[in-house]
This record gives sequence, structure tokens and C-alpha cells, in this order.
Amino acid sequence: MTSTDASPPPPNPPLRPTRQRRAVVEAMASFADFRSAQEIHELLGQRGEAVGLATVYRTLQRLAEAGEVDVLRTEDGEAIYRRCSDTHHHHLVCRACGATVEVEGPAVERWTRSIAGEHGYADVSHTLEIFGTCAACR
Amino acid sequence: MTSTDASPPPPNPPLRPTRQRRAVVEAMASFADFRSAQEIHELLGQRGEAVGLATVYRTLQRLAEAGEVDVLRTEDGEAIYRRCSDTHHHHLVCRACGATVEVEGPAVERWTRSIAGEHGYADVSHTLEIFGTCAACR
DNA sequence: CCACGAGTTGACAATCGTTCTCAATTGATC
DNA sequence: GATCAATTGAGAACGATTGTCAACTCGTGG
Ligand SMILES: [Zn+2]
Ligand SMILES: [Zn+2]
Ligand SMILES: [Zn+2]
Ligand SMILES: [Zn+2]
Repeated sequence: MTSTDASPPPPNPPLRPTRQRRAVVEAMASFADFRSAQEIHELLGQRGEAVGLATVYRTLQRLAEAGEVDVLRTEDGEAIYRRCSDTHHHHLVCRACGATVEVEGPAVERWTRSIAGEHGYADVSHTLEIFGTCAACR
Repeated sequence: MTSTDASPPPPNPPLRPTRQRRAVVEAMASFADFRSAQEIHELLGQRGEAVGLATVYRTLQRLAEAGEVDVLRTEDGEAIYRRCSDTHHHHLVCRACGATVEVEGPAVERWTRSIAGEHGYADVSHTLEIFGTCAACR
């Protein structure tokens, strides 16, 4: 090619390390259960690291896209977040206190893929969450 | 017991077969993918069986509680409904057209229960949905 | 056939989580 | 320090869902 070699490299705008961004990440590291954006926003306020609510929402979205945090939906549709390991896993959540355990299951991964394949579905992905009452809450 | 045998049976108010209720149930039988309350409300209007939006929401909730329909949450938190068989099952949904297949997996049921047990969780329940692109959409 | 009471309905207001707007700030670079 | 795009935050705007409440409707009994 001569001059029309304009390559279309994904112009992902570079993220910048701001006080707010740092504060949210640190806050996410301070608890192990799933929390709503509003709760996290409040927690930041208490910590003296006030961050605008809109920014909390934006940052949480970024982190979720980046796979830094996992997102779940409460029964009434509210999004709740939790910092998580970067490998694929699922959650075992206590209905009473929210205590969460990350769990893995190769068999399940295999099963979903095969059942989808049998029905002619491709590009398979899935969501799986387990709920129960933990020992401490009984 | 003599007189203090006042049993506390949940006084579930008896449901009444109204035109609206029937209309919603029939509408739910007319499609096989997941739809939002608003879409169902609109569908009813087109069918000449107009039903108030609030009533559609209320009816859908009742049906969901009764296990007559399954509820899912879109990625942005909107509730979507689908009439389903009454036995426990999961869904294989096409991301493009919404085509849905009900699937069962005894192995998965067993796995979730045992993994929860291993971690000391009781009263186990779970949610599992599989997404992919169906043959027709490829 | 009519009165009666609890269940229902629907138009509309009110919630509430989340996103949008946009002027002011800030971080990186030269 | 000048420059410019990325970022922020206060508040408005949105959109799905729920609450309100007077009018309505289905049994039931008289
Ligand atoms: Zn996780
Ligand atoms: Zn998985
Ligand atoms: Zn189903
Ligand atoms: Zn199951």
C-alpha cells in the first residue's frame, strides 16, 4: 500500500490515574460482598475521599468492562459490584449477609458449551450464581 | 387444643378471572421469547385487548410468583418475561433474535447443591442462563 | 333481581437507580 | 507555563417500576 494505509487502531482513550479513580479502587478492596454504586459512593464519603456519584457510576462501569469487578443484579434490578479475581468464576452468595465465595466448575463450563452447541448456538457465554444461607447466618 | 388453636394460615386473597388477566395470559402464550412488560402492554393494545400498564405489571408479577412465567433481567436491568413450563429449567437465549430454548441439567443441579454444601451454605437456589447466537442468526 | 364487600383496574403521580449535560478542573506533554 | 484531551461533579433528565385512590366488577346471599 502507498498512502491509503490508514490503519484503524482502536483509539481507546488512555485512562488517567486520578484521585477519584484511586479512591474507588481502594474502596472496592475494602469489602468482600456485593455493593451498589450508591453504597460505594456513601462509603467513599465516610472515608473522607468524597467522589461524585456520577463519577462512581462511570468508574464502576470502566472497572466492570476491564473485568476488574463483577456485576450482579439484585432481584429488583439494581446493579451491585464486587472486586474479583480476573479468571472466570461464579458466586456463592449468602442471602442474609451477602458473604460471597468465588467458585469454579469446569464441568459446568463444559456442559453449557456442549448443550448450546447441540442446539446450534455459537459464541456461548453464561451467567450462574448460587444463593444460600451461610453457616454464620443460621 | 381447646380455643387458642388459631392457626395462622396465609390469607392469600383469592384471584379473580378478569378480562385483563385472561388477556395477559393469552398474550404470553402468543410468543416464545422474553419480552418486557411494556412490550407486552403494547402487544395487548394492538390485539384490541387494551390493558392498563400498571395492571400488566401487576399481573406479570402474580404470574411470576405463581411460577407461570419466568423473569430475566436484561443487561441494563430491565425485567423481561416468558411463559414457561412449570418444572425447574434454564434458558439458552440467542443474543441476536432472542430465540429461547428451555434446557435441563441434572448434573448442574447436583453440582450447585454440593458446592454450596461444601462451603456450609444451606437453602440453596441458583440462576443460570446461557447466551449465544442461534443458527438462524449466523 | 338487587344490594354488598372484597378484589381489580387504570390514569396519573411519585420513586429511584442510572445516565446525560456542560462548564470548570486536572494530568500529561512539550 | 502553555496546551489540550480526559475527567469531574452538580444538577437536570430519563425510564422502568411502583404507589395512589376513586371508579368498577365479580361472586355471594338475600
Ligand atoms: Zn466474581
Ligand atoms: Zn462459568
Ligand atoms: Zn423458563
Ligand atoms: Zn437449575
